[in-house]
Amino acid sequence: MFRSTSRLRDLAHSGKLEEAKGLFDGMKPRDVVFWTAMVNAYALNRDVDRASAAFARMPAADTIAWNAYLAAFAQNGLPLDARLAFDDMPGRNELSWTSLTQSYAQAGMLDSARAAFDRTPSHSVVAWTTVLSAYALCDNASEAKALFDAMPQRSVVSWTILMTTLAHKGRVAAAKELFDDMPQRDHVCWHAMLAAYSRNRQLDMATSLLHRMPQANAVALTTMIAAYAGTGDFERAAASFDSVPRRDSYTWNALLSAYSQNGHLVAASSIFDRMPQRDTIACNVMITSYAKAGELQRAMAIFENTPERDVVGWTVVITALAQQGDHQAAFHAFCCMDLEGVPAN
RNA sequence: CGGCAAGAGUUAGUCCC
Repeated sequence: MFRSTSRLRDLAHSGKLEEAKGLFDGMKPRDVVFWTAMVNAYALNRDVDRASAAFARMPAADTIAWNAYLAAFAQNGLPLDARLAFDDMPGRNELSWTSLTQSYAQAGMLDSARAAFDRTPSHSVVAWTTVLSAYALCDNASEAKALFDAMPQRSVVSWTILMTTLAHKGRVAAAKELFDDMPQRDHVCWHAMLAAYSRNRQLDMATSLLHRMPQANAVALTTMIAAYAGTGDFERAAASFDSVPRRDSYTWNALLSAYSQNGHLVAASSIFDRMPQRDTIACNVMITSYAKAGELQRAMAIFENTPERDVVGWTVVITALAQQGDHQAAFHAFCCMDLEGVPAN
């Protein structure tokens, strides 16, 4: 049972939801810990409905189970549902409060995040860092810096958040200074620094950082694919792709985008056909390329077959229709998006 | 150390051109 729970957790973290479900179905009896792992598995894979259905079926939920249920809403952009779950909880701990704060932070509801933090009984470094992330998400760099300086403790996560915020504002040098001043560095902060250079088109700095990194894994190399693609160097982008040891959908999508950004539609299309899986983002890349090339028919064909169409794909289609002068179709598409339950932004 | 909370890489728009 202990091992199955761990296995369930691992499957969930690697996106293997169906396998996780299979493991869950084959396991009886199930205790509250195992149930909680399943709720979390759904939540991690963006399936809030099944997460909350599983929670509802779970016998004798404890505080940790409630936290997993709350986190399902908090992490998936549903702050109002998170709040309802929070209010229903029979008991709360530090993690409950942090999840509530996070739900507001992620939704950009800075004041609510701040209020939740202020009501939190005791403030761990995670609680502080969660509020920091609220400012970071609004790209409020000066407030973030002030909060960072005022925090009683900082973790490597806090440092990384501030670094990323500065980089988003184009303040690469300030970001690098933070990076150098960090008391400890883990893999994520190295990747964040690499992304900072990439975003700000400092390719030579990115490359030299890459070579100094403890290990260049798929995350780092995918950053490089995008960095090269952004400067039109799709050959180096492809070379980076070839050097990725274990390619995931991010890696493939970055390569796809590298070709399509640079007008190599035929190559992009053949990559698209060869990809292990064509997720929403891959489809969006192709839709964008075809729309840009005026091949609306092809764009629409892919759009029709896109799994989980999102606001990005819809926006491309609506914009393309409008630019073609077909305002009626554009408006109709907008209404369809609404009907499908995809919120406009 | 069986389950729960904060940070990093890929697509539209957004910023500069």
